[in-house]
Amino acid sequence: MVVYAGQGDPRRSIELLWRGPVTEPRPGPKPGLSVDAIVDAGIAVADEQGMAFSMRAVGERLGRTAMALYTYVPGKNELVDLMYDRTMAELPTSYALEDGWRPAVTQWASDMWECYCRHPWVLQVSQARPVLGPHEFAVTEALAAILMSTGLPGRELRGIVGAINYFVRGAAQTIAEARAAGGATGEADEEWWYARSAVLLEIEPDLAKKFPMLHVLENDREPIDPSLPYLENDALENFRNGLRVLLDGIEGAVAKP
Amino acid sequence: MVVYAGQGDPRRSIELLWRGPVTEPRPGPKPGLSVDAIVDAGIAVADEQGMAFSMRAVGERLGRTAMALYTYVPGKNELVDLMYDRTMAELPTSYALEDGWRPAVTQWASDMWECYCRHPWVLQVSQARPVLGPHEFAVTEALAAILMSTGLPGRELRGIVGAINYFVRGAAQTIAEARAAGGATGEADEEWWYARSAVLLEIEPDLAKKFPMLHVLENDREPIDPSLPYLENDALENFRNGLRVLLDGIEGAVAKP
DNA sequence: ACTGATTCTTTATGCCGTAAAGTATCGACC
DNA sequence: GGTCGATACTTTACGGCATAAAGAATCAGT
Repeated sequence: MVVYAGQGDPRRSIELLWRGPVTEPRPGPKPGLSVDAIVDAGIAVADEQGMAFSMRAVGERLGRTAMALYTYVPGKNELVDLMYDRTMAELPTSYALEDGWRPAVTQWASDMWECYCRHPWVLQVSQARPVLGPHEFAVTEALAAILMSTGLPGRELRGIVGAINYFVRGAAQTIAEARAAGGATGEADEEWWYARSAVLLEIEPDLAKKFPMLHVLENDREPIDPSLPYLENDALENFRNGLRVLLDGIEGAVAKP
Repeated sequence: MVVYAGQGDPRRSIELLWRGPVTEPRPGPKPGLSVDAIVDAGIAVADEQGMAFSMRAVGERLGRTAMALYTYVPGKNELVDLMYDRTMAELPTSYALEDGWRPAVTQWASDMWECYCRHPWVLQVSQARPVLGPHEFAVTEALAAILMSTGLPGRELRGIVGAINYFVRGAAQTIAEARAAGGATGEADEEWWYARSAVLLEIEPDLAKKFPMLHVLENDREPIDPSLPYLENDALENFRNGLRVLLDGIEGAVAKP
């Protein structure tokens, strides 16, 4: 499932995101649930089952039917938006700049990466139509604040903010989704790769000759840290190297006139 | 829907991807369809409806029922894999290096970006468990070949290849999915933004004060090219700027020891 | 005690992917 | 030339999904 932000009534969605529910005393039975409780349950379920979680599952976790949720939340899309923004609230809203922008950006990226790894389903929320919630704003504001300290103009920084965001999301996806997929099918990542590469080599024995550069790329390796799973190790190394290159590029832009 | 590569029998999937069906004369009625025809139809439908296309829709386009497809393809996941790899076949498999690696990478990125924009659903195929088809390999081989010419070692290039990939995917998503969402709901992107930002400013009037850096970031703009839709213009500028920074970073790595 | 708003459940609708079973069509062999 | 078994495709059916619609239970204000 791909989730596009708030396809329903924009006012209702944005009010939910920014104000939360205003609860005055009203006639009728006391609410047994709350938007917050539902969002929390939704996150818990999505952490376990991925973005394909069902309204039934969320309801069940709260001891209700799926339909009970619709009293508090207009639909699944809006719930996902709320879950997304709540997740962003886990992240710091500002970073120390004493040692300069570079370690601050690095820290921002690491925090983000870890958050994505805790909640892989977040990576499935469309970037195209942002959720526009307060915490998403805050997270981006934090990055923007760091980068502003470079003195680069805003129109240049937009592309850079994008690049950092894309990079972290992409890097997190390679590992976070792999973990999620492993969890869903019960097939660990290592096994998945093992099964596939064996068949691939059997069917296409001269793979290395057909794609020589890829072969070099894949096989130029340092000794592997055995404390980490193979793929995770790989992903972390690529994350660090890629981020370093990206930051070098920013440094170049800062140094230039 | 998120699609993880080939959850079924790995051998069957990989054979379909690499060999195509081996058709010897057999008893029974002549096949009226083919894997190729189904993949083409699938791509056409997905281009229109996004990743949430249905097997029924693909079948209908071919004048068959959904179940007829299962004669040729084990399931929807495998079909998506085939569609993905076929889409990658649209891209060049090598790039001229006469002017150096930088214009070549730029061209690769542009081709990729355009391909993603033609087929936005491709961005929903998980990167974590690659499809492992011949054309996906070829596309990555093309990028690896360009970057090898920098002389950088493979273990450094892995992170760089990743970073470029993530960047292009991310940048393409901001615009491609926006278009797709607009198409699906019939609500153009401009209108979507207009409706949302109006409500947002109404509910949170001092947004600019709460997120001052974002405000600067968003409002430091050159005069806008009126021949392009606003968002598209923005996305293209960010793509160019971001890619430039990334390539500068690679240049730095090349220049170093 | 009654009214009307509110919470939550029940039921039902229309999608989805696909399993299972049935029908029609063909090649190969007797 | 008739039969057998494999193949292509359709029909039907199942369980799952989001959610619309209607009903039951609960409470505040009159």
